Amino acid sequence: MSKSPQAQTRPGYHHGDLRAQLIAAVRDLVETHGPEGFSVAEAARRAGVSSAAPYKHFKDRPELLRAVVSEAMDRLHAAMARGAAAHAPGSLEAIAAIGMAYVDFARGEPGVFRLVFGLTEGHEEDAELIEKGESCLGVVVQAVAVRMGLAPDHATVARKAYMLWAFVHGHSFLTIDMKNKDMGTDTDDWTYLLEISRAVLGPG
Amino acid sequence: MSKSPQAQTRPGYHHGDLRAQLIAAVRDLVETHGPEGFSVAEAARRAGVSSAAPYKHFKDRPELLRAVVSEAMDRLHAAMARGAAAHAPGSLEAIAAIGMAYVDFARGEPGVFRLVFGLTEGHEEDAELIEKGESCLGVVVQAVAVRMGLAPDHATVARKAYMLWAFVHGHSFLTIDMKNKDMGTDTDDWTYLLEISRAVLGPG
DNA sequence: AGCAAAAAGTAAGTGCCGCTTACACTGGAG
DNA sequence: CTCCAGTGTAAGCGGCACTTACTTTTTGCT
Repeated sequence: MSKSPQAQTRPGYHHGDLRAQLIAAVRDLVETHGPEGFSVAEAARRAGVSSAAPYKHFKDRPELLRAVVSEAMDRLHAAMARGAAAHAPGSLEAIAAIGMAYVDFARGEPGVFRLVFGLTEGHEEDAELIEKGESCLGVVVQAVAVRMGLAPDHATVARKAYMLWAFVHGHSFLTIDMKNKDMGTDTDDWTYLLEISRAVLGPG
Repeated sequence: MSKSPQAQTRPGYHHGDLRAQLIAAVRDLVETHGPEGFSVAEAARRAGVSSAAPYKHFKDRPELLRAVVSEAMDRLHAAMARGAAAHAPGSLEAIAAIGMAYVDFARGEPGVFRLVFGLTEGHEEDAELIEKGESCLGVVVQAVAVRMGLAPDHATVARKAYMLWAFVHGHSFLTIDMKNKDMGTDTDDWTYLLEISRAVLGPG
């Protein structure tokens, strides 16, 4: 029995794997108190360390947030890929499923979703995050390319994929913004996604 | 010659119309330093008053931001209505012009645009803001209803209008997020908007 | 094994911010 | 003229981001 309450998986260095614990704490805080109502100090408190400890792992607050965003984008990308793989390649259902994964992510963790986009805490200059964003778009592009029987770098493919992405992106934000409003069930999402895919790509 | 540097238009009460000056200062700050890099204290400094003065006009920071958002939504609504009025009612061009006004607003003042949406500083519980948001959507609904020859409260009209709004909303965010990227000219916007309108509503 | 250095933590301090309290001025109504 | 509501200030509280100086633990070199 270790006497420290942390030290989950890592037998690592000194106390526990603080870096991972901080990221987890931030995720939780952002989800419960919103992206604004979070502080490095509170995250440190939750991890059971002093308020200066986080700065051994992250240069400053934006860097910590960027780490959370990076991890979130990995999960988003994985979810989108899973959605695509669950249906016949190039089918409308596959494309709608990619969008559904996106919307599900936003509904499931709206705070983190807002953090990934929304904020301008400097992650538009982070090459790694930009690459991950393009990688997510790539899932859509790939599916559209298959459906249209064109190369993924074809201009029309990029155009259609962007239009689908913009709709899904906007729909995700509107969904988490008006949580109290009428429209918002999962099945509504699905019919929207099928309809927009059909409208943009033509029937199948 | 008044010795105080403020007191622009109002000979009003005591010093100047501080309320309006604060809103203007916040708009400027949000635009130049981003929605996060703004403070009530700095806004007060710009208006030439003490850091406690704003609290005579606004209960707290969120209320000040909500005032900025409210004013911004008025301008957004006016711009959308202007866009609609500039073309034949029910034309694809009218509908695209509404979307164009939306995107133009986002491009023109991305900081304020992010403030209006994005943030959760409590304005999802503000009845006035909710009403103004619905009023903006109403412009789209009205135009779609005219085009489809249906009543504005018809379910299909609401559905199509929502789909168009979601696209425009997402496109606006993506546009201001990747300011460095390739796609982003005004004419690109216009062709996108015409294409999505045609895809959703059918050719005309 | 032994030890120097690096990694990972703490305590305390600085300056800014949000917000409150107590007080001062100003202008208009009675 | 006086009082008072409206509008401003000064000063202070607690919290946060971040730094500096210091301690402790892990690691890697010989």
